[in-house]
Amino acid sequence: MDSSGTRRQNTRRRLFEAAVTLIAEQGFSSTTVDEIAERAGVAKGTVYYNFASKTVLFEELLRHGIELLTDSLQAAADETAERGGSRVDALDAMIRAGLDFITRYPALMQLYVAELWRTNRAWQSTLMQVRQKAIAVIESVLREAVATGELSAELDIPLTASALFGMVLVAALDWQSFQPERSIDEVHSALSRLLQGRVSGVRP
Amino acid sequence: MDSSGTRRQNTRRRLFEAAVTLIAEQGFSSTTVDEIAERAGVAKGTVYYNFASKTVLFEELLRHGIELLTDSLQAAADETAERGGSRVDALDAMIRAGLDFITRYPALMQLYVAELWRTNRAWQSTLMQVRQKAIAVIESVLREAVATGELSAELDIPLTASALFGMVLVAALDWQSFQPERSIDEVHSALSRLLQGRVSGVRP
DNA sequence: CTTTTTGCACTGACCGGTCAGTCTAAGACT
DNA sequence: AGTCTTAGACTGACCGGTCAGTGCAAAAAG
Repeated sequence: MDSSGTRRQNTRRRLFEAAVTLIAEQGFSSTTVDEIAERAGVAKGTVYYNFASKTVLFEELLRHGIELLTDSLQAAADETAERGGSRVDALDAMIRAGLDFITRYPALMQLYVAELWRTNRAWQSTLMQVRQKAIAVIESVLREAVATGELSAELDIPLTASALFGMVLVAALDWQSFQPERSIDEVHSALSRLLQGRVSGVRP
Repeated sequence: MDSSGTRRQNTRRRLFEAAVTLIAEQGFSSTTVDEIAERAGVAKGTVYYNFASKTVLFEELLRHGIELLTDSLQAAADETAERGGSRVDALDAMIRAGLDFITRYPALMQLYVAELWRTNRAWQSTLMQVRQKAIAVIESVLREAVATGELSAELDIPLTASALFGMVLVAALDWQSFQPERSIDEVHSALSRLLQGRVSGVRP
């Protein structure tokens, strides 16, 4: 059977899964270690056997989770490039990838937004690194698009990247929370339209 | 400053001010009532004389705060209309108003984002009402713009409204936290450009 | 005189973290 | 084979501290 190495890995994974939903629902401080342990089906001591503290558990969770997002955005951009799509197509593909990601891991993104702009918290620097990695993927696509002349050279790359990220994030979270009856295609096309300026009355 | 209003109103205001920054920094659960009272320069008993509980204090704070935002967005839209501007101009003015608001009350918006998409929390319904009021202001401008033909009839109004709101919110919070050296005009014009589709290489 | 605020001691539930001990499977020794 | 040892993973009762909320008498404000 699975030897000790795998067993531990498995326990850690279950603790992550338990923690991410609980913390997304209730916030870090009002989620108790007992709750996390219970939902993961392990004893409280096991949490501390696997992680130095509640905070460390949370930090590792964040790091692991956002790595998944970054990889997924990067993959979307790369695939578009391989298919010979434009850089604007790549942005569109990344919007889609972002929406897919939030559909799969809603709790993770929920918790990310809830913590990102707080100050004086232990995991502040972890979050900043993590944010920078995600935004950097968007920025590099924007930069390429400006280089190839697809987008205006006037573009403020860092600001636009963070605005795009925010637009997708909030729209997706709102979609999940308040209009879950919409399809992902509806959300995607609303965002695409916004991005491509068709909002401003240019009829197709 | 003015000591307008009754004595009681004054202490309530000071409690709001103390609570909003503390909770934005630390979150609701890890902010103690003693801290709030101390920062407001008031005895702990006074907190409970004025508010039924910590939760109620927070709820009233949210309600009061977002009312300010809604009023400010509405005012921006109305002023544009009075000046005879288009509905797209009104959207632009609302973006500006949103940025101004976040500049003035960063903690409030910080805390709003942190709590909005949580579930199972006492103030969930308060937040939903509050969100609906703010989004409704944007939606009504979008609706008018569609009616006058300024914007495409294909526009998905609720989704676009929440995407716009999110775009401004996240861009502004990122601006404050990570790029405070930028001027409000830079942020504003980056967002305007995004909205008016000039991202896609179309020069004005 | 009424409303509001103060100061402060107190309670009881709750929670992060600890620790001595249990379980199990894989050797090691006889 | 049977018995003993070791190491890693896990357990849960327990401890010490924290904090929302209470109670109340006395002072301040209006």
